[in-house]
Amino acid sequence: MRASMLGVTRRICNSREEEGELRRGPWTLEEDTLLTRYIARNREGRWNMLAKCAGLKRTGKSCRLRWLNYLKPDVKRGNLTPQEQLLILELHSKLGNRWSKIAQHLPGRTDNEIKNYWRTKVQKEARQLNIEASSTKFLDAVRSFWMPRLLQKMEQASYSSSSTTLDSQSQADHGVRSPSSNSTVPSSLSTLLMCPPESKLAHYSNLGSENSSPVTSPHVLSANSDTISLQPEILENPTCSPLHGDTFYNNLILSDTCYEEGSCYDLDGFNQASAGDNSPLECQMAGGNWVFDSMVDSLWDMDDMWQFRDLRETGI
DNA sequence: AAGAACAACAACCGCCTTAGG
DNA sequence: ACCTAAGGCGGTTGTTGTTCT
Repeated sequence: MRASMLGVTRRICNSREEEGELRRGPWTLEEDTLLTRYIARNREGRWNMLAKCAGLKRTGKSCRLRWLNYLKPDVKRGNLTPQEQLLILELHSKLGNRWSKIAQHLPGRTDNEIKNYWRTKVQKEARQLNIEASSTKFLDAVRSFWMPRLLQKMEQASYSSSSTTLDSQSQADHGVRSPSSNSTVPSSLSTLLMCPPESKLAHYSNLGSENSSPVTSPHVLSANSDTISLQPEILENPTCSPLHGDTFYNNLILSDTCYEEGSCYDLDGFNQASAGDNSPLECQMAGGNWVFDSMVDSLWDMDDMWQFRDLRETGI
C-alpha cells in the first residue's frame, strides 16, 4: 500500500522532471518559501523526490543543504559566542576536521558554519604566525593564548552582566567581589591575562601543582550531553565550587569531559598541555624561541579584532 | 568616488557509506 | 550478494559585502 502510493508519487514527480533545467546558485525567497512550506506540510527526507514534488528545480542535495544550513528553524544565526569558539577550538583539537561531529556539540550551529569559521578565523591566525593550522605548534599556541583570551572574554561578559558593585575598570584593576563570600577576590583570568605571557604560562603550570593557591572565578564552563554553558550557581554554592588548586583550569574549560554521541571522552591532551609542567610551548619559550615572539604580536592583533567585534555588536 | 583587495559565508562538488530492492 | 539511489561529509568555489588605497 505504502509502496504503491510511493510509486504513484514518484511517477507524478518524475513527470515534472523534464520540465526545466536544474537551478543553481543562490536561493531565492520564493524557493525558500516553497521548500519551507513543503517540509512543514510533509517532512524532510527523500530529498530528490521532495525537490521535485515541491516544484523546486534544484537537486535533492541542494535542498537538503539549504534546509539544514539555513532554513531549519533551530539554526542559530549570528556570530559565534566566545563559549562556542572555545568549544570549537577544543573539539577540533580532539576530532580534527570532523565538522559534523563538532557541530553536534554546538546546538543550532551547522558543520558548514563551523568549517567556515575555522577556515576564515583560525587558519588566518595560523597563516599570520606562519604555522600550519594542523600542527602541534599551532595547537599549543591556541591553547596557551587564544583559549585564555576567549575565557577572558567570557569572564568579562559575565562580570558586566552580573556585577553592579564595581565598574569594569575597577574590576579589571582590583578583582571582583564574590557574591558568595562578599569579599573581594582576585579576578583570576583577568588578572592573569594582563600579566606578561611568561607569567601566564607560569600560572598555568602552577595550576597543576598541589601547592597552588585557591583561585576563584565567578563562572565555569560545563558540558552536558549537548550544550556548553556558564554556571553561575558556582557562586551560589561555594561548596560545590571546584575552582581550587589543580582542578581550577580543568573545570574552567569543560568540567574535564566532553561527550560524544552519548559516550564520554576526556580532555587529557588539552589539560596536560595547558596546565601541565611540561607544555611544549613552555619548553620552547624557555629557550626563547620563535613561536613566542610571533604569538605575542598576534595576540594583540586578536585583541584588536575582538575590540572591533565588540564595537560592532554593541552598535557603537 | 572608484576600483582593488579582502573577508565572510552560502552553495556546490565529489567521494564514501548506508539502506533498500 | 549485488546494485542503485539517497544521504552525509569534507573540501572547494563562487558570490556578496566591506574595507582599503
